[in-house]
Amino acid sequence: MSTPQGWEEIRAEVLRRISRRDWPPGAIIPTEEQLAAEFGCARATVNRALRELAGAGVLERRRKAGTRVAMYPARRATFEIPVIRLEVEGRGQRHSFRLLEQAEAVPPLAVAARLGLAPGARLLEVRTLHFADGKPFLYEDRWLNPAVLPEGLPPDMQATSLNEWLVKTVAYTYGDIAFSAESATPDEAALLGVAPGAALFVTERTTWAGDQPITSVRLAYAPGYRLRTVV
Amino acid sequence: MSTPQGWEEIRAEVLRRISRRDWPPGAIIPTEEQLAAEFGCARATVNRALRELAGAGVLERRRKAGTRVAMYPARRATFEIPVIRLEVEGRGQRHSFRLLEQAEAVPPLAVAARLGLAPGARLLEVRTLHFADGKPFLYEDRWLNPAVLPEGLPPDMQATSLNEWLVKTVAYTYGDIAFSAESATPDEAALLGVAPGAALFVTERTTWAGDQPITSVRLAYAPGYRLRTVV
DNA sequence: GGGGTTATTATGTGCAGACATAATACACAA
DNA sequence: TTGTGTATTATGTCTGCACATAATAACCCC
Repeated sequence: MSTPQGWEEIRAEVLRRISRRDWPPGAIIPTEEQLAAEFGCARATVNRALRELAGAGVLERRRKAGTRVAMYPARRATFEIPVIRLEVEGRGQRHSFRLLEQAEAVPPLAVAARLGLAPGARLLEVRTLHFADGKPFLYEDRWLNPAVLPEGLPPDMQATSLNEWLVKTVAYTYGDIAFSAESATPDEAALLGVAPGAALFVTERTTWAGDQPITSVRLAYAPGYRLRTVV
Repeated sequence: MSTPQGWEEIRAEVLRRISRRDWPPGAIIPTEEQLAAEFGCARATVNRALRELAGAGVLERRRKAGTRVAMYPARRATFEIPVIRLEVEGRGQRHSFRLLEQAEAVPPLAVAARLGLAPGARLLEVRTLHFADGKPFLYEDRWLNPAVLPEGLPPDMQATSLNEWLVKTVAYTYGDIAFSAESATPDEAALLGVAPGAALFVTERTTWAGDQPITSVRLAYAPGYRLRTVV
């Protein structure tokens, strides 16, 4: 490459210099202005490239102090939070689900705490079993804040999964996610058709719209599930 | 809010209109030019805000076609890929590790395939057990391409974990990651001090520098581990 | 020499204008 | 009707400039 053109090529060139250890971890790299002069482009173009790399965790930038290679240039990876139906269909399988329970109840303390609600507040619990090609795929246990449902639940809970309806109806502005591995309880094992104690991939998500809690959900995937992404 | 100022406020305002369903999923939103006129700012500022939202999966943009709210505005979440020592210390615990094995060998077919190497190519296998406050934390099984180690392995494998040394020495340009839950094999159970069959959180990473494979590693975390992030 | 104020500096963001690019819509011809 | 070429349009990116902001460095005064 002669001189990089466009912010993507500049990003690639900077990354190359880092992996060649021209700029080792911790080193300060030239200022935007210097790089712009070297590459023969505007400072804004260099800024765009360096900003992306800082967002990926490769660089650390501070005003006045300059830009340095991160001491541990570990990258940030991103993954999608899919709608369950699309996740199943994306594997080339047919999605279906069965509504197990739908009832108003007082949630466990952990759920109330995660949502920032007073203990004893009543929520709506919806438990659903999802299938891929008719075989159990994941068990969804969802606690829902009724206050965010002005028109109540969707008209036809048998046709559209709550998961999908929520995503399209109540956009959230903030959420947290945790992944873990758990041993299947006897109940979960029976639902998913596996041996008790089997290793299940579990994701727990809690979402808010502004400062109002929407829902806290626990998804337990049948064994064999893998969450993939690239860096 | 009167009129948003700065790209972050514009991003917030657009997100607000989406969650208020002024712009429901699938709807086309005004062009950058129209929004710039409405907000009284330059098109570049609107572009920055909309680009960020597209990166988060909330909007979908296509030239000429315009910008629309994603049909399933499921967000993209990002998480860090930490150095193991920092991950342990970040929990307020003391990190240590024990080198279990370090030997040249022919890797299993799955590993060779992941790295894109001919079956039968010899790699370096390094197995390490990491501890948090002296208790087993995770079991690391790493296959390493010797070709990327011009000066060989780090001088004292007992002092710096290979994980950390690699991150600081061989920057990668591409990688893929998979998370899953697996039942502990008898060997893993013994190493981690848990019952055989316990649910382990497993991450598998493979990384390349350019088109040259660097390493493929499998990390099996002791029960209780949670990978967290926010959206 | 120490402490607080001021100047300097690199990044962060903004603006207006320009051209590139991709994808659509339309007109026209076979 | 069907296919093809062309005009249109919204986004993608770049330039050059400006000012804001944060953090460091320098200075001055006591």
